[in-house]
Amino acid sequence: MGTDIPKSYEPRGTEQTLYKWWEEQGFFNADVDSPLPPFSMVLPPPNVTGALHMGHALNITLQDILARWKRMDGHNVLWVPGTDHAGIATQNVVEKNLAAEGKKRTDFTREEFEAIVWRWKEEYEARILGQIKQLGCSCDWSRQRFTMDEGLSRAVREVFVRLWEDGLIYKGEYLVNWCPRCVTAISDLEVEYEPAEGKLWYIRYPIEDSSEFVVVATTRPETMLGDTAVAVHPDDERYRGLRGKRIVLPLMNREIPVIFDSFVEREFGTGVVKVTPGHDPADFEAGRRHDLPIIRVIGDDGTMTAAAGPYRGLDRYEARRRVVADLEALGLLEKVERHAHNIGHCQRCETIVEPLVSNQWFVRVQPLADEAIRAVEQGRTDFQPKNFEKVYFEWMRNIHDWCISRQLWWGHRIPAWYCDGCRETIVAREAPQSCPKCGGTKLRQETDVLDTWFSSALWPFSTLGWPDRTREQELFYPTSAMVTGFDIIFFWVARMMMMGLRFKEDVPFRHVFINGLVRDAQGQKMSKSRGNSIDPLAIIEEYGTDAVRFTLAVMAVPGTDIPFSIDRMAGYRAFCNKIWNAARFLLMNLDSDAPVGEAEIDAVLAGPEPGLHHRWILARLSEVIASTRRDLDRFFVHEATNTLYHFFWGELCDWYIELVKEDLSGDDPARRERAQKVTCFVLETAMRLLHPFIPFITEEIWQKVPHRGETIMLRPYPQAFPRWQDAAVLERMQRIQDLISAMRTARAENNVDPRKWVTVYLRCDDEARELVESQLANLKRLVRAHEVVFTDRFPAERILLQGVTSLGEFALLLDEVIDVEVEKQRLQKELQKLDTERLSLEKKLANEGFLEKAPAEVVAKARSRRDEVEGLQVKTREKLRRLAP
RNA sequence: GGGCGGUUAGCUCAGCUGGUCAGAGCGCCGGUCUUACAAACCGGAGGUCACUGGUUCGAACCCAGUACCGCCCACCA
Repeated sequence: MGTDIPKSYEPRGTEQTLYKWWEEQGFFNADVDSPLPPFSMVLPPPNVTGALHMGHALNITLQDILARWKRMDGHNVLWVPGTDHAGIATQNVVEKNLAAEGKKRTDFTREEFEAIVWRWKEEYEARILGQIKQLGCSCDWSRQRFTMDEGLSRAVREVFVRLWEDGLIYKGEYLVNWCPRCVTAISDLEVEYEPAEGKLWYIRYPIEDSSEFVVVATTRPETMLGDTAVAVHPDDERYRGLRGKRIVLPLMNREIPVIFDSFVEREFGTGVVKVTPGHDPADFEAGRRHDLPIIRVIGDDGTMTAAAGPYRGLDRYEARRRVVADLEALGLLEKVERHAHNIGHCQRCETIVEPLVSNQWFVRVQPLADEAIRAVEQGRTDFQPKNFEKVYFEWMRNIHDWCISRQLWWGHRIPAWYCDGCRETIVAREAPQSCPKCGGTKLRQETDVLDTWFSSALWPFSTLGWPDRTREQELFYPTSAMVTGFDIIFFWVARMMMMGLRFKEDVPFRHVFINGLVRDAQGQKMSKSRGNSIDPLAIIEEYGTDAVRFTLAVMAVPGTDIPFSIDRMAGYRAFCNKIWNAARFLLMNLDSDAPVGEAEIDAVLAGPEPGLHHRWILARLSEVIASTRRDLDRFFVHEATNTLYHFFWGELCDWYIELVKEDLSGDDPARRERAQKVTCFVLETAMRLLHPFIPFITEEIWQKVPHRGETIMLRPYPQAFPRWQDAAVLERMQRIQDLISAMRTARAENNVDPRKWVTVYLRCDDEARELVESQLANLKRLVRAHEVVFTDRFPAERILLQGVTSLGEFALLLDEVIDVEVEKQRLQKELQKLDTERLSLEKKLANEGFLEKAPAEVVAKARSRRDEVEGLQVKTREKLRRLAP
């Protein structure tokens, strides 16, 4: 068996074939009639804007690891895939695309434009789904959803209407963040603040009926055209005289009052601020407190409105220049200072956001947030890492109402109608035929659409058929886990919590696993403009999906960013190849097609001469299984991955396979058969253990290993074998390894040709001798010795390389003279190491506090190690002395 | 202005409950095509675990402070 296996693993082709087979066989699909305990997740739906990036690859890999693990471990796994219409983002990319053809959105009717976006959606969704599949994602494609499909749109309307009926949605004129380029309102979260070097203009505002003036400081002189007051702090002694005074607003020659309000920071500027309720959030609030009129001087497109008088029609920044120039001409500009501040930009197009008063729809979130806070406080949902709960609480406790209306064409149209007759607003699940108030039939639907996150917030239950009652919801809600990035905790996680608790009366997920951002190898954020972004598909093409997945998994420390390095990934591709070749070797040495189960291994272990290396690898396998499960349970995917890597390569390949060669190539059929059973069992188990992480190569190999069942995907995830764990076996094996390593080091350090054969002399006690004899052939092969002689007295020749290990003393007899100085140096170095260790142990053991307070076990360990080191020291010194030049 | 995270080998990063935890990958040095694998094997060099105190028998790990770096939130216009 196995002789026809190629020497290196070729992921291309195999991956597609396997995936197609898995999918066609329905292995990914959940079964609502299954008696197994459910495990469910919803895939964070990628936007249909473009292509998958490394962040998606990470996120999907982590989820797939959980899904495959749970599925193998006896759960009825539902993992719902889908895509997000991503309102503003998608509209923008489509518009950009049109612009390349010299067209604008407004060249089309709304319906025509929507049709264009739908076509885009179909194309990009298909592309994205293909990419998700290339990652090996085992989600249930029969339940794939889209945030704007029929069912989800119904869920959106249902939620909207119910929130409206409960008074949690309202519409009104408020100050919102406005993107003049997207020409829509956006939420607070969609504004990104960037530090900028600005200016602070000091402007003289004349006091009415006097020649005096007050000086206000502002970073936005153009908004003065909309000022409706000037404010000072009520306790500010400097401006007591302003009480009852009125101000003449320059350029507009409008009379405005002076208000006294503690929102003014006395230290800022002159302590007098202009108040523009139409264009500043703080001023808007102040305006409400003082009943100030609101004047909007900047329009939806970022140009000045009629209210800006002579500046009408100018772009807001051109208006700024003109206002400043005019003020200067009038002698009203006192001074200009440099001023660093933060400027808000549109998350989607980076245009500077304009705060302005506008008629919009809002969700009153406080009551929803209270529930969402309580649920996490009660531990009904927890975060990994835990500290993200703090971030969540902080935001939830200071939450502001959520502006949900967008002046876009792509999205869920708000289910509200206005009656032309009586101006009534009708909110309904379906289009009303007539006005319930006046009976009028001239109804116009609201043209605004909803914030894209409104529908995302419903994703954990809308995808399960809500608002209908479904078996899926009974079984799979709340979902078991949500894996997502910290960048969307507020946008998404928080809102899913609120909506889930409100409409399903339970949290949407039990655990939130936060993954970091994928950065480049230098830790820089990946971005197109930096030119450092890596296309996951391109590297999958080159390195194979398993290598990419393994790299992401091993680096995925929860909540921590990942510096993705191609070099490192090349290392993990090598690991895949290593697995391939280990399997190739073991398969080449199998004679039987019969699967090997635990019972057969028990029989081997109970039989004559089970072999230390067999017992050792089985003990280690069991330990590794237990630790992998522990790590997966707490979402320490990186630890699990790392453990498996070192077990497979460092122990299974580097030692066990080397040791088992002797069994397999020898002429003892019973021994060969025992080895075949163990290797077959270990290989088959290791493939199952590794499958969630690297699904393709493990399935490919597993199919070649004698096995039961159809696919590795649906075989049980390995359970530890406590009865095979044996500390004594591990220790004995460790001593053999130490001895072999020491002899190899002695050879290498003395530049002994690796091809040269030597004679090994060993001076050790009977127990050690028995141990060595049980591994004699292996030892000979691994250190290139044609003979091992047990003796009390080493030969006197000057061509000995000597050493001391916990197993005993060894000497290697060469057939040529060695450089005594080199050997001396080597032994001296060894002695140095021992001296250091001895010293620290002695110090510890001389410490009464340690003897009294440390656990007896720790003390005993230190003692026995001290004795051991002492013995090694004495013997090493002796050897050094004998080596005298 | 608040809050969070980081500082460990040349580079990028792991290190769980304080006690062989000084680790990985890549890079570097020396040597091997030893019939699973040169995408490999065998060896080696390299670190005051940012700094200062503290707790402890014992600290990379816990506590306090400092210095840098990064991120998030926030209505100083």
